[in-house]
Amino acid sequence: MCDVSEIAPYNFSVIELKWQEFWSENNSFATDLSAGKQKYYILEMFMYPSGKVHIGHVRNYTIGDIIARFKRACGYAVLHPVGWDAFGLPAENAALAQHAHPKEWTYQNIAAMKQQIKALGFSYDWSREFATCDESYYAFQQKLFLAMYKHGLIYRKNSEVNWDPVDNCVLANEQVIEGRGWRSGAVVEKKMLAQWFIKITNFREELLSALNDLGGWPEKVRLMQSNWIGKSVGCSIKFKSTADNDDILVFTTRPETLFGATFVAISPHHALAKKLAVQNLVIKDFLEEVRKGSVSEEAVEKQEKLGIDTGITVDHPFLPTKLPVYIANFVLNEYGTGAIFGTPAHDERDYDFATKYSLPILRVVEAKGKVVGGVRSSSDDLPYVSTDGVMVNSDFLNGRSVPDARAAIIDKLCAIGVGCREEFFKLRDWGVSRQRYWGCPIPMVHCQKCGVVPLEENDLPVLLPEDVSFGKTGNPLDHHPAWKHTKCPICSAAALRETDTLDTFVDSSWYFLRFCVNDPKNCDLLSAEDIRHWMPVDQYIGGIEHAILHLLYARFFTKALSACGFIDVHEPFQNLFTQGMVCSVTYRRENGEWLFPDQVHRKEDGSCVLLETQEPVIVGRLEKMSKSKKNVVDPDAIVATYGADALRLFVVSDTPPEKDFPWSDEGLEGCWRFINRIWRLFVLMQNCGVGAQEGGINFDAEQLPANINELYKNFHGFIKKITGALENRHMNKAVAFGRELVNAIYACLDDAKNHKNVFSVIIRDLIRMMAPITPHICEEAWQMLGFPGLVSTSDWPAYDQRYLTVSTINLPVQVNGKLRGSIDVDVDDLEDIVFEKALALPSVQNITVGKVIKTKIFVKGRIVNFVV
RNA sequence: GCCCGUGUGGCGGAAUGGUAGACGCUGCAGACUUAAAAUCUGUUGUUCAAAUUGAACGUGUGGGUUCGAGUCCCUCCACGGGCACCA
Repeated sequence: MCDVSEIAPYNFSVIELKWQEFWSENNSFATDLSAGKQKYYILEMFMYPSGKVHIGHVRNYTIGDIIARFKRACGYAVLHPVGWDAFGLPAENAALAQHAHPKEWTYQNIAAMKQQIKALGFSYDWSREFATCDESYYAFQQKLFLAMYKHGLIYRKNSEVNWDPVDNCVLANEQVIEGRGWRSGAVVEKKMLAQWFIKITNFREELLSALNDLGGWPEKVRLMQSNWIGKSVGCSIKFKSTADNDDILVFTTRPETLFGATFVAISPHHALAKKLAVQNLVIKDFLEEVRKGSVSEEAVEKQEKLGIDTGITVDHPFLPTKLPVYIANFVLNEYGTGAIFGTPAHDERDYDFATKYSLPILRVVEAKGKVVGGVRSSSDDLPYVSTDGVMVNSDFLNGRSVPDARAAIIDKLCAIGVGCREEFFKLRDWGVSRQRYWGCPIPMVHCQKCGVVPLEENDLPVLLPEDVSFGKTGNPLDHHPAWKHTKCPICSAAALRETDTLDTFVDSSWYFLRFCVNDPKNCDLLSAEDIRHWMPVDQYIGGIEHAILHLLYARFFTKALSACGFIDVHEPFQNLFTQGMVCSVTYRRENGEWLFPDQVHRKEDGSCVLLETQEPVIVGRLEKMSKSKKNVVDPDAIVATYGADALRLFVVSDTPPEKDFPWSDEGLEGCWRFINRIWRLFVLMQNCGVGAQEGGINFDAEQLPANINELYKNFHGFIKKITGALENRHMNKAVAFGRELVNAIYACLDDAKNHKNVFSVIIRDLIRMMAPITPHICEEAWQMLGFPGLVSTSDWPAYDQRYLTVSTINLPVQVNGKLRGSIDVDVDDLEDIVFEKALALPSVQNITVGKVIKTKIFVKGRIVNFVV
């Protein structure tokens, strides 16, 4: 046995590079197309080529790679591809700032990031790599677009759009977060523009109901999507106008409160409001004022309720009452029918409005148990919005429960032809036009004579021109002198190309299908056979921030492309895993300026000061790493100092992968120590002759001395535990168990020489089990100890159930449910023997002596409990 | 406001209703060393104690179910996330 201190430290830089090159040259992770194996498609959300890999990527892709390597070892045919979500605004911004062409900038970034990714040793099939800005990719996307157009899933309309004044660009509803652009953060404005829309709403019912079958998705994400689709079931009711033919159709989810209606309100964008404004200057002024106020989404949210009485009245369907009609700023035109009936007693908004304009408030739902002799003076629980109650003041509904009354009144309204059951959704069609250069051109033409005309398939692809100039506001494609001039596919007259490009979320809505293509050069771009073979993605991994946007669009696209006959898949992602963010502490000056960690000095008492000036520093909570908060770490620097394995190990250690990961330099150091610890172990083992043995590894497990026998049994237990942990994606536990196993081996180190065969098995399988997490060092050790082939392509170890069964155990003994000691017993010992032993414990006797034991509980293998 | 999630040592976190704190980080002590680093060993929930053998307390709060609760049920609190004038 040589001295540990004589072992040179692990030379990761040479060894990691060696294996990365080996894997690459030998195509070690090419997709396994052999028949007879079960397929496993694992995909991490692909990367935007910003130019630099950040630590969040590293965590995401490490989690994915561990699963890919684990599944491969378990005998699955794994598809683990990599690609680039490469269109988008930053490329154009860079073009402006650095005078680089977006294309050049993007491909350079991809090249740079590829280097970084390769240095981390991920087991990708690089042969399937592509970028969404590759001509072959977006050309096919144009085909898909035309097919969807022919299926009536795409249309153009004038619409009020979310306009980002900083990016000079339209945003989808999903891209507006708290009234601000998701990328620029600018307050979003409203603007009218002719836009291309994709009819995602055609699939709203399916998108909603299919969520129930997505058992492999986090409940949270399903719920968020469900809320976003926002189905409400209710009833539309026609209110007859007392004057003209200006009947008003309202939508409500609470039709049973109809007898409490005291007014009707319509949206300022309602057709009737616009009609009235023509004749009535006061109304016109009001509408203008309201519109001014609603420039930004943000303002709308904080707005005070405003309304104007139109002078029109409508008939109550069941009562002789006439209800005034208001135009009110809180009524949304895009939802329901753009009109409501106001029930102030049972709706907060209606209550505010009625209070402000002194409209009557009429209670029709009484909380249960509050109706005493019909007398009631207090109205302090108004507005009463709960549906838990009894109907009052409501004619034929009186005395019924809310659900009862609802069914009854819908029946009645339908019967008399005034209303009908109806459903409304929050989900809107997806606006995909972007007034930008660096995106997929929309394959449409505007002809003076024929109108908007789709291109023929053989006119495709519409390629982006490269000679564009940036700098002018607006769309560079529009400024291009020649590009947009073309001929109409129908009449051949001069016509103009559509200069809008597609939202980049379109690009990422089908890329997972493109990865399935086994031989993109020789076959149609979406071979039905390949898709059928690989889809759906068995495990998709990405950030929770895509819970709505990307994941909803991708689900929709899959359904839409199925409807168009391209594929036959209904949900793209069988299992979804959303990993947490990598976070780190933040430091700020009192004036709010962010500080780098190395500008800050932590004093003995724990408080922090700025090194330069000694002024106090505010230590913030852990926040997602971001450049602006100055709390980022650079993956390259870490790989250079500690190696890829240490980093991979660290990002899955300790914290469960779905939770936010608190970065700490000490933790990273700890992982580096562990890497060296196993390296020393491997070297020591090699020195002891452990490894592949001539004539195979043979030993009689029955003949081992007690401590080695113990180690060998534990070893089987660890195989079981580590396998289970990885199957359930509990990488943190797999790492912990791996460390325990290493500790257990170290404890028996002196016996290695005399039990080469046992240790060979244990070390061999330790290497196999560590390999998904720290592949480079394991590959090196595998080779060093003479095992055949690559550990990366070797099988996952199996445990032997025989070694997991134990004959004696240490059984806890409780008195009154409180632990008092433990006894060593035979697993099969009978109750009486166990009780006898347990009662003999002094700590038990101290309590039980002189007392009557009321109950004795014995759960085999678990517990003894005496109740006195 | 509505919906969802989470609360366990100094920290990240373990724990099929059955010995709470595995594993790691930090800290402390020791060995080796001229010294340091590295490495190795021990120790590290709190309080009390005759301090070597012990006891009490302890998983956000208060209650409940159970022989037994971090785990199941109810209440409240705190934090995080999503939605938000959606009728």
